[in-house]
Amino acid sequence: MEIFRQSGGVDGISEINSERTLRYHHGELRETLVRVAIEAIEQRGEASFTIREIAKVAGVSHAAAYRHFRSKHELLARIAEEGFYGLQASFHQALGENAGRSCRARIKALGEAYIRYALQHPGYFRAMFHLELRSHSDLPSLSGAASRVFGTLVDAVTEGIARRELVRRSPRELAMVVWATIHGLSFLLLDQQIDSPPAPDELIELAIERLDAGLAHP
Amino acid sequence: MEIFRQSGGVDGISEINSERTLRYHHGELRETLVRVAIEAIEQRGEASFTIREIAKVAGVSHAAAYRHFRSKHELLARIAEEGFYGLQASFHQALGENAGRSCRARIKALGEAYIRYALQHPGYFRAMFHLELRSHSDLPSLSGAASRVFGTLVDAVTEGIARRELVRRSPRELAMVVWATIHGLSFLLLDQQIDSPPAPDELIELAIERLDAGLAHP
DNA sequence: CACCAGATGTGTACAGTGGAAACATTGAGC
DNA sequence: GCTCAATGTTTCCACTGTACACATCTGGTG
Repeated sequence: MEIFRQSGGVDGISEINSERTLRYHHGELRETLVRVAIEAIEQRGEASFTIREIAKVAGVSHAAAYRHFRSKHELLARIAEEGFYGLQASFHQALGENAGRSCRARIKALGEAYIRYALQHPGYFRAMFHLELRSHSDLPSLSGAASRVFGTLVDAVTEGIARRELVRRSPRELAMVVWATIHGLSFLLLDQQIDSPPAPDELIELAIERLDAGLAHP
Repeated sequence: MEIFRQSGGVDGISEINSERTLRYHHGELRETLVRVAIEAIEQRGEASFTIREIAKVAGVSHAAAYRHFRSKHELLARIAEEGFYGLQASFHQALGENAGRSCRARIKALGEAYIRYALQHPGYFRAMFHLELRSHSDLPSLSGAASRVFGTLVDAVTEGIARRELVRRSPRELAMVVWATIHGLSFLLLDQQIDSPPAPDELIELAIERLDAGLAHP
């Protein structure tokens, strides 16, 4: 426990309340709570933060959080939703930068974008795939955001099959294979479940190369 | 809450204490706690069980669990360790059944064994990759068991490269790519993070087929 | 067989958790 | 300038993991 320090924010998560000193209303508590929660997830590599902790870091009583989120679960879901929007943006950027190129090249770009997003935004990424969020599909906007991201991948694969660049297989299933590969690598890298990790870049490149070779039309 | 019923074990986890009725010493409490915890993980799809719950199901006071495990964390670690032994056994069986065949066939068999193990033993599998266990490497026997499993895969890949069946790449890194693929698919299937899931068998077959194609020596 | 020590189980206590409810303070629009 | 909904605080509750003192059993020794 006691990961966060209140006074000064020497290490770990910085004290939020520094310049605004003692106003009753925070002003942007909702965004602050989200940000602090993400930082907490990134620090401990898990969505096991505490409402009371992040409220304290935000300089506010723990009950104040419940004015903005009905539950801890909903806070997590909001973070996950934002995360899917961010991933979608990364996907679109990757597609834009590879607009004129082959479908295979674009799918490779999507794969790289996925893994890099996971490594650069581990807090969002962990929230997105936190187990409890999936099971209850009580947040339609969340599952909608997730479906849209996956849809982008399915579209790219579908076009690749139509253009005879990829093997003739069910587009959805082939997209799932792509997703599984990049998803698995993302988590293995994030969790450092690798004894002596080689340079991540090198491993990512190899994985994408092999994935591409496996998808290619023979 | 209240997943478990005490009386009769109508649904959910069955009451453990049925025939031994009221002995002060349980006799095999350690094994019982492990088993109940695994069932709990399987039911809710997460390692969020409660010591007090599983103790109650085992017919014992919650403090009794601490005679056998120093903490909840250690209980989880023991389950994970057993899980890695089980996976190792599955690997060896898969290799035995494909003894005379090509390296590629054997690696495919390992991949299938991995995914099937995850689906058939979700409790063990979730415990094995529960985040908190990885970070603290305080249980050497656990990380040893995990390393041995991965070593089996690395060996198979190494031999495949030597025999010119697989692309010339770093064996460890190539093994990680294999692992990432089957690991990712396992979790996507387990978490049902798939809107309208196709027949799992079909998807597994496709994934292994594409993985194999991507690894093959050109 | 009697006994006793260590293993195993029980009851109770404590700080920390998510959440609800009642009350306090604020600032934006009339 | 007043008011009232939005936002914050206090306090409370049931529940959690874990520690500790005490109770009970069981296997080995005299």
